[in-house]
Amino acid sequence: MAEINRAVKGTNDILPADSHNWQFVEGKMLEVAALYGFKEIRVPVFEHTEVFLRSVGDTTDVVQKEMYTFDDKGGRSITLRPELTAGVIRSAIENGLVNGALPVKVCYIGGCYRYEKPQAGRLREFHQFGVECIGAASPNADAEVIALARQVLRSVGIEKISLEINSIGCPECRKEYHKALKEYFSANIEALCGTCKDRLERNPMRILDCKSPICSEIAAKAPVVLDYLCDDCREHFEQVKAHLNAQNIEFTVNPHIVRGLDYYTRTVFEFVSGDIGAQSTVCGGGRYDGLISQMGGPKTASLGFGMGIERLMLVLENQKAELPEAPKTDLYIATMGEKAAIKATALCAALRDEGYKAETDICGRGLKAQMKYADKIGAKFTLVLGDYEIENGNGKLKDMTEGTVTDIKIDEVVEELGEAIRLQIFKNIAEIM
RNA sequence: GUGGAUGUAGCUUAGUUGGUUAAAGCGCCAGUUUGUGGCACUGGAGACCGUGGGUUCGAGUCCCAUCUUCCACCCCA
Repeated sequence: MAEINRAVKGTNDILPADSHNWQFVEGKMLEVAALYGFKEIRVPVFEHTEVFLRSVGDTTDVVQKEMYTFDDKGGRSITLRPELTAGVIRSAIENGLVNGALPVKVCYIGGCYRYEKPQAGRLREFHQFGVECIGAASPNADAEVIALARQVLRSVGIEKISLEINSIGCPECRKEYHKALKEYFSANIEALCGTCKDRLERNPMRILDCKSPICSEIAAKAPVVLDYLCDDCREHFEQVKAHLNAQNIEFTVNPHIVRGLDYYTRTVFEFVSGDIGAQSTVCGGGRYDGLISQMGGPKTASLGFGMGIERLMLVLENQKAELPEAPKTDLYIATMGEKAAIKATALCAALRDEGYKAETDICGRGLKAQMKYADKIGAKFTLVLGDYEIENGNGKLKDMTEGTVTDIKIDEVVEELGEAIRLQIFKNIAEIM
Protein backbone atom coordinates (compact mmCIF):
# COMPACT_ATOMS: atom_id res chain seq x y z
CA MET A 1 0.00 0.00 0.00
CA ALA A 2 1.13 3.49 -0.68
CA GLU A 3 2.40 5.52 2.20
CA ILE A 4 -0.53 7.90 1.90
CA ASN A 5 -2.94 5.28 3.19
CA ARG A 6 -0.81 3.72 5.82
CA ALA A 7 -0.53 4.82 9.42
CA VAL A 8 2.92 5.62 10.77
CA LYS A 9 4.71 2.68 12.37
CA GLY A 10 3.67 2.11 15.94
CA THR A 11 0.49 4.18 15.72
CA ASN A 12 -3.03 2.92 16.00
CA ASP A 13 -6.46 4.09 14.91
CA ILE A 14 -9.32 3.85 17.34
CA LEU A 15 -12.16 2.88 15.05
CA PRO A 16 -15.86 3.72 15.47
CA ALA A 17 -16.56 0.15 16.53
CA ASP A 18 -14.22 0.53 19.51
CA SER A 19 -14.42 4.18 20.46
CA HIS A 20 -17.25 3.68 22.94
CA ASN A 21 -14.97 1.41 24.97
CA TRP A 22 -12.45 4.19 25.19
CA GLN A 23 -15.13 6.67 26.16
CA PHE A 24 -16.29 4.31 28.89
CA VAL A 25 -12.79 3.76 30.30
CA GLU A 26 -11.81 7.42 30.12
CA GLY A 27 -15.10 8.41 31.69
CA LYS A 28 -14.45 6.07 34.62
CA MET A 29 -10.96 7.46 35.06
CA LEU A 30 -12.17 11.03 35.42
CA GLU A 31 -15.09 9.94 37.55
CA VAL A 32 -12.95 8.01 40.04
CA ALA A 33 -10.31 10.75 40.11
CA ALA A 34 -13.05 13.22 41.03
CA LEU A 35 -13.99 11.05 44.01
CA TYR A 36 -10.53 11.79 45.40
CA GLY A 37 -10.71 15.48 44.51
CA PHE A 38 -8.56 15.36 41.40
CA LYS A 39 -9.41 17.78 38.59
CA GLU A 40 -8.41 17.44 34.99
CA ILE A 41 -5.52 19.45 33.63
CA ARG A 42 -4.74 19.73 29.90
CA VAL A 43 -1.25 20.59 28.80
CA PRO A 44 0.39 20.79 25.37
CA VAL A 45 1.48 17.73 23.46
CA PHE A 46 4.91 19.31 22.98
CA GLU A 47 7.24 21.20 25.28
CA HIS A 48 10.69 22.71 25.17
CA THR A 49 13.08 19.77 25.05
CA GLU A 50 14.72 21.09 28.20
CA VAL A 51 11.58 20.27 30.21
CA PHE A 52 12.13 16.56 29.70
CA LEU A 53 15.92 16.66 29.99
CA ARG A 54 15.58 18.20 33.43
CA SER A 55 12.78 16.05 34.78
CA VAL A 56 12.93 12.63 33.19
CA GLY A 57 16.72 12.75 33.35
CA ASP A 58 19.24 13.09 30.56
CA THR A 59 20.86 9.72 31.17
CA THR A 60 17.63 7.72 30.94
CA ASP A 61 16.78 5.63 27.91
CA VAL A 62 13.59 7.62 27.38
CA VAL A 63 15.57 10.81 26.87
CA GLN A 64 18.65 9.33 25.24
CA LYS A 65 17.05 7.30 22.51
CA GLU A 66 13.27 7.53 22.48
CA MET A 67 12.27 11.17 22.14
CA TYR A 68 10.69 12.80 19.11
CA THR A 69 12.76 15.98 19.10
CA PHE A 70 12.90 18.60 16.36
CA ASP A 71 13.61 22.28 15.80
CA ASP A 72 10.62 24.44 15.01
CA LYS A 73 10.77 27.26 12.48
CA GLY A 74 11.75 29.69 15.20
CA GLY A 75 14.80 27.61 16.03
CA ARG A 76 13.41 26.22 19.33
CA SER A 77 14.17 22.65 20.25
CA ILE A 78 10.80 21.00 20.73
CA THR A 79 9.93 17.51 21.95
CA LEU A 80 6.70 15.55 21.76
CA ARG A 81 5.97 14.53 25.33
CA PRO A 82 7.16 11.01 26.19
CA GLU A 83 5.09 11.20 29.39
CA LEU A 84 2.94 13.81 31.07
CA THR A 85 4.38 14.46 34.51
CA ALA A 86 7.05 16.82 33.24
CA GLY A 87 4.62 19.06 31.36
CA VAL A 88 2.11 19.08 34.20
CA ILE A 89 4.77 20.11 36.72
CA ARG A 90 6.04 22.79 34.35
CA SER A 91 2.49 24.12 34.10
CA ALA A 92 1.95 23.98 37.86
CA ILE A 93 5.08 26.05 38.43
CA GLU A 94 4.47 28.47 35.57
CA ASN A 95 0.86 29.14 36.57
CA GLY A 96 1.62 29.44 40.24
CA LEU A 97 -0.43 26.44 41.30
CA VAL A 98 2.43 25.41 43.58
CA ASN A 99 2.07 28.75 45.40
CA GLY A 100 -1.66 28.29 45.96
CA ALA A 101 -3.61 25.95 48.18
CA LEU A 102 -1.79 22.68 48.63
CA PRO A 103 -2.10 19.89 47.79
CA VAL A 104 -2.81 20.51 44.13
CA LYS A 105 -4.60 17.43 42.81
CA VAL A 106 -4.70 17.08 39.05
CA CYS A 107 -5.32 14.28 36.57
CA TYR A 108 -4.90 13.97 32.84
CA ILE A 109 -5.56 11.84 29.78
CA GLY A 110 -3.43 12.24 26.69
CA GLY A 111 -1.17 10.87 24.00
CA CYS A 112 2.51 10.23 24.61
CA TYR A 113 5.24 9.68 22.03
CA ARG A 114 8.30 7.44 22.24
CA TYR A 115 10.44 6.25 19.37
CA GLU A 116 10.63 2.57 20.31
CA LYS A 117 10.28 -0.70 18.47
CA PRO A 118 6.62 -1.65 18.74
CA GLN A 119 5.49 -4.91 20.31
CA ALA A 120 2.60 -6.18 22.41
CA GLY A 121 1.50 -3.33 24.67
CA ARG A 122 4.03 -0.92 23.28
CA LEU A 123 3.35 1.73 20.68
CA ARG A 124 5.04 4.88 19.47
CA GLU A 125 1.90 6.86 20.14
CA PHE A 126 0.16 5.63 23.27
CA HIS A 127 -2.23 7.12 25.78
CA GLN A 128 -1.87 7.65 29.46
CA PHE A 129 -4.20 8.47 32.25
CA GLY A 130 -2.41 9.79 35.29
CA VAL A 131 -2.60 11.92 38.39
CA GLU A 132 -0.21 14.24 40.16
CA CYS A 133 -0.62 15.12 43.80
CA ILE A 134 1.54 18.17 44.39
CA GLY A 135 2.53 19.36 47.85
CA ALA A 136 1.63 16.29 49.88
CA ALA A 137 4.49 14.88 51.95
CA SER A 138 2.63 12.52 54.23
CA PRO A 139 2.57 8.77 53.64
CA ASN A 140 -1.22 8.73 53.46
CA ALA A 141 -0.87 10.69 50.19
CA ASP A 142 1.05 7.73 48.78
CA ALA A 143 -1.68 5.36 49.90
CA GLU A 144 -4.40 7.63 48.52
CA VAL A 145 -2.81 7.81 45.09
CA ILE A 146 -2.34 4.04 45.01
CA ALA A 147 -5.93 3.52 46.13
CA LEU A 148 -7.10 5.80 43.32
CA ALA A 149 -5.23 3.80 40.70
CA ARG A 150 -6.64 0.58 42.07
CA GLN A 151 -10.18 1.89 42.12
CA VAL A 152 -9.87 3.00 38.49
CA LEU A 153 -8.74 -0.48 37.50
CA ARG A 154 -11.58 -2.09 39.42
CA SER A 155 -14.21 0.29 38.14
CA VAL A 156 -13.54 -0.71 34.55
CA GLY A 157 -13.76 -4.39 35.45
CA ILE A 158 -10.21 -5.49 36.25
CA GLU A 159 -10.02 -7.62 39.39
CA LYS A 160 -7.02 -9.75 38.60
CA ILE A 161 -4.01 -7.47 38.86
CA SER A 162 -1.24 -7.28 41.40
CA LEU A 163 0.27 -4.32 43.18
CA GLU A 164 3.97 -4.21 43.90
CA ILE A 165 5.58 -1.52 45.99
CA ASN A 166 9.05 -0.56 47.04
CA SER A 167 10.98 2.34 48.48
CA ILE A 168 14.10 3.54 46.75
CA GLY A 169 14.85 6.06 49.50
CA CYS A 170 15.89 9.67 49.32
CA PRO A 171 19.12 10.91 47.68
CA GLU A 172 20.88 10.61 51.05
CA CYS A 173 20.24 6.95 51.74
CA ARG A 174 20.44 6.01 48.09
CA LYS A 175 24.05 7.18 48.01
CA GLU A 176 24.94 4.60 50.65
CA TYR A 177 22.98 1.95 48.89
CA HIS A 178 24.58 2.58 45.50
CA LYS A 179 27.97 2.23 47.11
CA ALA A 180 27.05 -1.11 48.64
CA LEU A 181 25.54 -2.34 45.38
CA LYS A 182 28.59 -1.38 43.36
CA GLU A 183 30.84 -3.18 45.78
CA TYR A 184 28.71 -6.28 45.64
CA PHE A 185 28.39 -6.44 41.87
CA SER A 186 32.01 -5.49 41.24
CA ALA A 187 32.97 -8.63 43.09
CA ASN A 188 30.86 -10.62 40.62
CA ILE A 189 31.52 -8.55 37.52
CA GLU A 190 32.88 -11.41 35.40
CA ALA A 191 29.60 -13.33 35.62
CA LEU A 192 27.32 -10.41 34.70
CA CYS A 193 25.86 -10.04 31.21
CA GLY A 194 27.13 -7.34 28.87
CA THR A 195 24.40 -4.82 29.52
CA CYS A 196 24.70 -5.26 33.25
CA LYS A 197 28.42 -4.53 33.11
CA ASP A 198 27.50 -1.17 31.59
CA ARG A 199 24.77 -0.62 34.13
CA LEU A 200 27.20 -1.06 37.00
CA GLU A 201 28.52 2.46 36.41
CA ARG A 202 25.42 4.18 35.06
CA ASN A 203 22.70 2.85 37.32
CA PRO A 204 23.53 -0.23 39.38
CA MET A 205 19.94 -0.56 40.61
CA ARG A 206 18.88 -1.63 37.15
CA ILE A 207 20.85 -4.86 37.50
CA LEU A 208 18.29 -5.90 40.08
CA ASP A 209 15.57 -6.44 37.50
CA CYS A 210 17.73 -7.95 34.77
CA LYS A 211 16.04 -11.02 33.33
CA SER A 212 19.18 -12.97 32.51
CA PRO A 213 19.16 -16.02 34.81
CA ILE A 214 22.76 -15.56 35.90
CA CYS A 215 22.31 -11.87 36.72
CA SER A 216 19.11 -12.44 38.59
CA GLU A 217 20.73 -15.20 40.58
CA ILE A 218 23.47 -12.81 41.58
CA ALA A 219 20.93 -10.03 42.16
CA ALA A 220 18.92 -12.25 44.47
CA LYS A 221 21.72 -12.12 47.03
CA ALA A 222 22.51 -8.45 46.48
CA PRO A 223 22.04 -5.88 49.24
CA VAL A 224 18.40 -4.78 49.54
CA VAL A 225 17.46 -1.08 49.38
CA LEU A 226 15.12 -1.39 52.29
CA ASP A 227 18.05 -2.23 54.57
CA TYR A 228 19.76 1.00 53.64
CA LEU A 229 16.88 3.43 54.14
CA CYS A 230 17.48 6.28 56.54
CA ASP A 231 15.17 6.51 59.55
CA ASP A 232 12.83 9.01 57.89
CA CYS A 233 12.48 6.99 54.70
CA ARG A 234 11.96 3.76 56.59
CA GLU A 235 9.30 5.30 58.77
CA HIS A 236 7.60 6.79 55.71
CA PHE A 237 7.51 3.42 54.00
CA GLU A 238 6.13 1.71 57.12
CA GLN A 239 3.36 4.28 57.28
CA VAL A 240 2.50 3.84 53.60
CA LYS A 241 2.05 0.13 54.19
CA ALA A 242 -0.05 0.80 57.27
CA HIS A 243 -2.36 3.08 55.27
CA LEU A 244 -2.67 0.49 52.52
CA ASN A 245 -3.49 -2.22 55.03
CA ALA A 246 -6.09 0.02 56.62
CA GLN A 247 -7.95 0.06 53.28
CA ASN A 248 -7.50 -3.67 52.71
CA ILE A 249 -5.36 -3.07 49.66
CA GLU A 250 -3.24 -6.11 48.97
CA PHE A 251 0.33 -5.59 47.86
CA THR A 252 3.68 -7.27 47.79
CA VAL A 253 6.91 -5.53 48.58
CA ASN A 254 9.25 -6.10 45.69
CA PRO A 255 12.69 -4.67 46.42
CA HIS A 256 13.61 -5.19 42.78
CA ILE A 257 11.22 -2.70 41.27
CA VAL A 258 13.19 0.25 40.12
CA ARG A 259 11.65 2.97 38.03
CA GLY A 260 13.49 4.13 34.95
CA LEU A 261 12.85 7.83 35.30
CA ASP A 262 15.31 9.82 37.38
CA TYR A 263 12.84 11.87 39.37
CA TYR A 264 11.50 9.15 41.65
CA THR A 265 12.25 9.12 45.39
CA ARG A 266 11.00 6.97 48.27
CA THR A 267 7.81 5.13 47.31
CA VAL A 268 7.57 3.51 43.89
CA PHE A 269 4.83 1.14 42.77
CA GLU A 270 3.49 -0.80 39.81
CA PHE A 271 0.28 -2.56 38.94
CA VAL A 272 1.27 -5.64 36.95
CA SER A 273 -0.85 -8.00 34.87
CA GLY A 274 0.18 -11.47 33.77
CA ASP A 275 -2.25 -11.42 30.88
CA ILE A 276 -0.74 -9.08 28.33
CA GLY A 277 2.71 -10.32 27.37
CA ALA A 278 6.12 -9.02 28.27
CA GLN A 279 5.09 -5.38 28.75
CA SER A 280 3.12 -6.17 31.83
CA THR A 281 3.14 -2.93 33.78
CA VAL A 282 -0.25 -1.30 33.36
CA CYS A 283 0.34 1.46 35.85
CA GLY A 284 3.56 2.82 37.31
CA GLY A 285 4.29 5.68 39.60
CA GLY A 286 5.78 6.96 42.78
CA ARG A 287 6.97 9.89 44.79
CA TYR A 288 9.16 12.64 43.33
CA ASP A 289 9.94 14.98 46.19
CA GLY A 290 12.87 16.62 44.45
CA LEU A 291 11.38 17.25 41.02
CA ILE A 292 9.66 20.57 41.51
CA SER A 293 12.66 22.33 42.98
CA GLN A 294 14.79 20.72 40.32
CA MET A 295 12.59 22.41 37.73
CA GLY A 296 12.89 25.82 39.34
CA GLY A 297 9.88 25.75 41.66
CA PRO A 298 9.73 25.78 45.43
CA LYS A 299 10.72 22.62 47.27
CA THR A 300 7.46 20.66 47.16
CA ALA A 301 6.93 17.02 48.03
CA SER A 302 4.78 15.35 45.36
CA LEU A 303 3.82 12.08 43.75
CA GLY A 304 1.78 10.58 40.94
CA PHE A 305 1.37 7.73 38.51
CA GLY A 306 0.85 7.03 34.84
CA MET A 307 -1.46 4.35 33.49
CA GLY A 308 -1.18 3.01 29.94
CA ILE A 309 -4.64 3.00 28.41
CA GLU A 310 -3.76 0.65 25.53
CA ARG A 311 -2.33 -1.84 28.01
CA LEU A 312 -5.39 -1.51 30.16
CA MET A 313 -7.52 -2.25 27.10
CA LEU A 314 -5.42 -5.35 26.45
CA VAL A 315 -6.03 -6.58 29.97
CA LEU A 316 -9.77 -6.03 29.57
CA GLU A 317 -9.71 -7.93 26.30
CA ASN A 318 -7.62 -10.82 27.57
CA GLN A 319 -9.54 -11.13 30.81
CA LYS A 320 -12.75 -11.00 28.78
CA ALA A 321 -14.14 -8.25 30.98
CA GLU A 322 -17.68 -7.15 30.22
CA LEU A 323 -17.92 -3.68 28.80
CA PRO A 324 -21.05 -1.68 28.16
CA GLU A 325 -22.57 -1.99 24.69
CA ALA A 326 -22.32 0.81 22.21
CA PRO A 327 -25.39 3.06 22.24
CA LYS A 328 -27.94 2.18 19.55
CA THR A 329 -30.21 4.35 17.43
CA ASP A 330 -33.64 4.69 19.04
CA LEU A 331 -35.63 5.18 15.86
CA TYR A 332 -34.81 4.70 12.20
CA ILE A 333 -37.29 6.27 9.80
CA ALA A 334 -37.48 4.51 6.44
CA THR A 335 -38.90 6.72 3.74
CA MET A 336 -40.53 6.26 0.33
CA GLY A 337 -40.62 9.30 -1.90
CA GLU A 338 -39.75 12.99 -1.66
CA LYS A 339 -42.59 14.06 0.61
CA ALA A 340 -41.79 11.35 3.11
CA ALA A 341 -38.13 12.29 3.12
CA ILE A 342 -38.99 15.85 4.04
CA LYS A 343 -41.38 14.72 6.74
CA ALA A 344 -38.72 12.40 8.11
CA THR A 345 -36.27 15.27 8.34
CA ALA A 346 -38.77 17.18 10.46
CA LEU A 347 -39.53 14.20 12.68
CA CYS A 348 -35.84 13.44 13.24
CA ALA A 349 -35.23 17.04 14.21
CA ALA A 350 -38.06 16.90 16.78
CA LEU A 351 -36.79 13.58 18.17
CA ARG A 352 -33.20 14.77 18.45
CA ASP A 353 -34.35 17.92 20.23
CA GLU A 354 -35.79 15.64 22.88
CA GLY A 355 -32.58 13.65 23.13
CA TYR A 356 -33.54 10.59 21.11
CA LYS A 357 -31.11 9.08 18.66
CA ALA A 358 -32.95 9.29 15.34
CA GLU A 359 -31.79 8.48 11.83
CA THR A 360 -33.30 8.39 8.38
CA ASP A 361 -32.17 7.45 4.88
CA ILE A 362 -29.57 9.78 3.40
CA CYS A 363 -28.48 7.51 0.57
CA GLY A 364 -31.67 7.43 -1.50
CA ARG A 365 -32.12 3.69 -1.05
CA GLY A 366 -35.17 1.48 -1.44
CA LEU A 367 -37.35 0.40 1.46
CA LYS A 368 -35.84 -3.04 1.81
CA ALA A 369 -32.31 -1.70 1.84
CA GLN A 370 -33.30 0.84 4.46
CA MET A 371 -34.75 -1.84 6.69
CA LYS A 372 -31.60 -3.89 6.31
CA TYR A 373 -29.54 -0.91 7.29
CA ALA A 374 -31.73 -0.24 10.32
CA ASP A 375 -31.14 -3.84 11.35
CA LYS A 376 -27.41 -3.58 10.85
CA ILE A 377 -27.00 -0.50 13.01
CA GLY A 378 -29.13 -2.14 15.68
CA ALA A 379 -31.96 0.42 15.65
CA LYS A 380 -34.42 -0.24 18.48
CA PHE A 381 -37.47 0.85 16.46
CA THR A 382 -38.30 1.66 12.87
CA LEU A 383 -41.06 3.64 11.26
CA VAL A 384 -41.96 3.41 7.57
CA LEU A 385 -43.09 6.67 6.03
CA GLY A 386 -44.82 6.67 2.64
CA ASP A 387 -47.73 8.38 0.89
CA TYR A 388 -50.25 6.53 3.03
CA GLU A 389 -48.81 7.75 6.35
CA ILE A 390 -48.38 11.31 5.10
CA GLU A 391 -52.04 11.45 4.02
CA ASN A 392 -53.81 10.11 7.09
CA GLY A 393 -51.20 10.74 9.78
CA ASN A 394 -51.06 7.18 11.08
CA GLY A 395 -48.11 4.83 10.95
CA LYS A 396 -46.72 1.62 12.39
CA LEU A 397 -43.90 1.63 14.87
CA LYS A 398 -41.90 -1.59 14.62
CA ASP A 399 -39.99 -3.04 17.55
CA MET A 400 -36.92 -4.51 15.87
CA THR A 401 -36.01 -7.00 18.58
CA GLU A 402 -39.52 -8.40 18.95
CA GLY A 403 -40.72 -7.84 15.40
CA THR A 404 -43.98 -6.50 16.77
CA VAL A 405 -45.84 -3.50 15.37
CA THR A 406 -48.00 -0.83 17.03
CA ASP A 407 -50.17 1.88 15.49
CA ILE A 408 -49.04 5.42 16.24
CA LYS A 409 -49.90 8.96 15.21
CA ILE A 410 -47.05 10.34 13.13
CA ASP A 411 -47.18 13.79 14.65
CA GLU A 412 -46.94 12.36 18.15
CA VAL A 413 -43.90 10.25 17.32
CA VAL A 414 -41.82 11.78 20.11
CA GLU A 415 -44.32 10.78 22.81
CA GLU A 416 -45.09 7.42 21.19
CA LEU A 417 -41.41 6.49 20.93
CA GLY A 418 -40.76 7.54 24.51
CA GLU A 419 -43.60 5.32 25.68
CA ALA A 420 -42.42 2.38 23.58
CA ILE A 421 -38.89 2.66 24.94
CA ARG A 422 -40.19 2.79 28.52
CA LEU A 423 -42.24 -0.35 27.91
CA GLN A 424 -39.21 -2.11 26.49
CA ILE A 425 -37.13 -1.21 29.53
CA PHE A 426 -39.81 -2.52 31.92
CA LYS A 427 -39.96 -5.72 29.99
CA ASN A 428 -36.21 -6.21 30.16
CA ILE A 429 -36.24 -5.64 33.89
CA ALA A 430 -39.06 -8.13 34.29
CA GLU A 431 -37.11 -10.72 32.32
CA ILE A 432 -34.00 -10.29 34.44
CA MET A 433 -36.06 -10.73 37.63
C1' G B 1 19.19 -0.52 18.31
C1' U B 2 19.47 -6.54 18.35
C1' G B 3 17.01 -11.21 17.27
C1' G B 4 12.82 -14.45 15.39
C1' A B 5 8.15 -14.93 12.61
C1' U B 6 4.85 -12.66 8.94
C1' G B 7 2.64 -10.14 4.39
C1' U B 8 -2.72 -12.80 -1.60
C1' A B 9 -10.00 -8.27 -2.06
C1' G B 10 -12.58 -4.59 3.94
C1' C B 11 -11.93 -9.61 7.00
C1' U B 12 -10.43 -15.09 7.12
C1' U B 13 -7.98 -17.96 3.84
C1' A B 14 -6.95 -21.40 -1.07
C1' G B 15 -3.43 -21.15 -4.93
C1' U B 16 -0.10 -28.17 -7.10
C1' U B 17 7.26 -29.50 -8.85
C1' G B 18 7.25 -21.58 -11.47
C1' G B 19 2.87 -22.10 -16.96
C1' U B 20 -2.86 -18.42 -20.03
C1' U B 21 -7.96 -13.81 -17.97
C1' A B 22 -5.50 -15.06 -9.29
C1' A B 23 -10.09 -18.47 -6.39
C1' A B 24 -13.61 -19.14 -2.11
C1' G B 25 -16.36 -17.91 2.38
C1' C B 26 -17.81 -13.71 5.24
C1' G B 27 -18.73 -8.54 4.58
C1' C B 28 -20.35 -4.56 1.03
C1' C B 29 -23.87 -2.96 -3.12
C1' A B 30 -28.17 -4.23 -6.13
C1' G B 31 -32.23 -7.39 -7.31
C1' U B 32 -36.02 -11.86 -6.36
C1' U B 33 -44.01 -7.45 -8.75
C1' U B 34 -41.84 0.77 -4.33
C1' G B 35 -44.95 -1.24 1.52
C1' U B 36 -41.32 -3.59 6.29
C1' G B 37 -34.90 -6.18 8.70
C1' G B 38 -32.95 -11.22 10.40
C1' C B 39 -33.53 -16.73 6.20
C1' A B 40 -32.82 -18.30 1.11
C1' C B 41 -31.63 -17.49 -4.05
C1' U B 42 -29.45 -14.41 -8.24
C1' G B 43 -26.16 -10.79 -9.91
C1' G B 44 -22.34 -6.96 -9.13
C1' A B 45 -18.26 -4.07 -7.30
C1' G B 46 -13.74 -4.99 -4.98
C1' A B 47 -6.50 -7.48 -5.37
C1' C B 48 -0.92 -3.59 -9.46
C1' C B 49 -0.53 -11.08 -4.79
C1' G B 50 3.44 -5.29 0.89
C1' U B 51 7.25 -2.44 -2.24
C1' G B 52 11.69 -2.36 -5.40
C1' G B 53 15.23 -5.17 -7.87
C1' G B 54 17.04 -9.96 -9.85
C1' U B 55 16.84 -15.26 -12.01
C1' U B 56 13.64 -17.19 -16.11
C1' C B 57 10.76 -17.69 -22.57
C1' G B 58 7.40 -17.13 -18.25
C1' A B 59 7.20 -15.35 -10.97
C1' G B 60 1.63 -14.83 -6.27
C1' U B 61 5.15 -19.17 -6.30
C1' C B 62 12.62 -19.04 -6.59
C1' C B 63 16.78 -15.27 -4.89
C1' C B 64 18.22 -10.36 -2.77
C1' A B 65 16.98 -5.82 -0.59
C1' U B 66 13.45 -2.82 1.79
C1' C B 67 8.94 -1.71 4.47
C1' U B 68 4.79 -3.21 7.55
C1' U B 69 2.65 -6.16 11.25
C1' C B 70 3.43 -9.65 15.23
C1' C B 71 6.68 -11.73 19.23
C1' A B 72 11.01 -11.31 22.37
C1' C B 73 15.47 -8.44 24.23
C1' C B 74 16.64 -3.36 25.89
C1' C B 75 13.39 0.10 28.30
C1' C B 76 8.76 1.68 29.90
C1' A B 77 2.80 2.86 30.48
